[in-house]
Amino acid sequence: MDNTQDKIIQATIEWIETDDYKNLSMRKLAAKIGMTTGAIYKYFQNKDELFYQVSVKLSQQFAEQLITAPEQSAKDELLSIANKFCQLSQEQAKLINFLFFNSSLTHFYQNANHDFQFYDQVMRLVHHVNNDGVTDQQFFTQIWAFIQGYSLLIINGVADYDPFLVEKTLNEMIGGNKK
Amino acid sequence: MDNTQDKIIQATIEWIETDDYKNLSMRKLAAKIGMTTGAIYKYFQNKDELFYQVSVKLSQQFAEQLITAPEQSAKDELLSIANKFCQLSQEQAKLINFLFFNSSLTHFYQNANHDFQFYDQVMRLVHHVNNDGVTDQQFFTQIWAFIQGYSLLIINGVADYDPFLVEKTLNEMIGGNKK
DNA sequence: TGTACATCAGTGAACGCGCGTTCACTGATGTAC
DNA sequence: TGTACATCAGTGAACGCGCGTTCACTGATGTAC
Repeated sequence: MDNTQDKIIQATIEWIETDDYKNLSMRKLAAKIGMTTGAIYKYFQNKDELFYQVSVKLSQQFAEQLITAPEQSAKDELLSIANKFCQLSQEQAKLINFLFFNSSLTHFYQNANHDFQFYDQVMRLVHHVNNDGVTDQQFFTQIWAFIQGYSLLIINGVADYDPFLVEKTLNEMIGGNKK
Repeated sequence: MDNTQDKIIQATIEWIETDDYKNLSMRKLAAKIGMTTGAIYKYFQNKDELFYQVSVKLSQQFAEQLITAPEQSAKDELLSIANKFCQLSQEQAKLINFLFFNSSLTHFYQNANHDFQFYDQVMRLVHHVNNDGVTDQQFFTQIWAFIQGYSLLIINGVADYDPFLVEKTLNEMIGGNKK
């Protein structure tokens, strides 16, 4: 239907994939599409709203890539999600950086339940895997901290994605939890 | 000796402690000190250099707080550092955010050996604690990812600092490593 | 004790820049009669 | 088939803003004679 709106969002995503999202101005974006700045404001109230819409769109695509068929055990599923997250941090560093470490991070957590379905998914798996000793929230924090921190190291080029390390860590956390 | 230079650095630190460092302009900084912008440029070539000097200063203070007397075992020392790091993430969120997650992050890692002594310290402890199964670098990445990720959750107010969680995680990682 | 001069920390106005956002407008397209 | 009009996506110049940085200058202080 509204093709231009999609075109603007798509162009923003393409920019974010290759350049730093911080360098993207409305003028540059308009030029990339072959439009003028005024046109963008016909479709988005302001820059923040555009970026928010882009976040929602990206998080949908993101969730689609992460959430697999639930034929496996909860533990395997959790491991699979963690691995894909880290792998994407390597392959799509700029994009993950925007989605998880941009300025609207707080916003992300506040709206996690509404806009970012995969947060829920991870929480559910955590609940299944967690056996005793800690609350679900603690266990979630523990796992999420590692994944997020590892992702950050990968994004910044300090570490490379290593499936072995992810598996080892999750095994230790889950195993330790089961003792 | 050069009191003004210190005053500028100190004022910058005070700003960072309370406000977001991204909102600090040379004008605001000058006004805070009761000077004009030109004066600052008598002491620092540009804003980047000022921020770098501030990083160095902060990382020194930071290292002093983290590195304790090495009477304890390497494992206890590592645990102590991890705990203090996370505690500081709670108490001095803005400051830690600046020091570890600002735009010169890459710079930080590149210069870790020269300017940020505590990186070395952690690496040394990791070497002592690591027994088998993984390389020191892998083990370091594993621990560092968790600490950094947990710190980020604390800074963003998503999680609270919980010493139990830090100890549990490190025990699992070290324990798993020793099997 | 008094005068001339050098030094140099700090001034403050100005430069040019890129930004987000606005708004009177244009001109192509579709509809009504 | 032709004319009048409404709609509305997109234009592009302009607004005001805050930024990093520069530089000719001021004026207090210390030194030389």
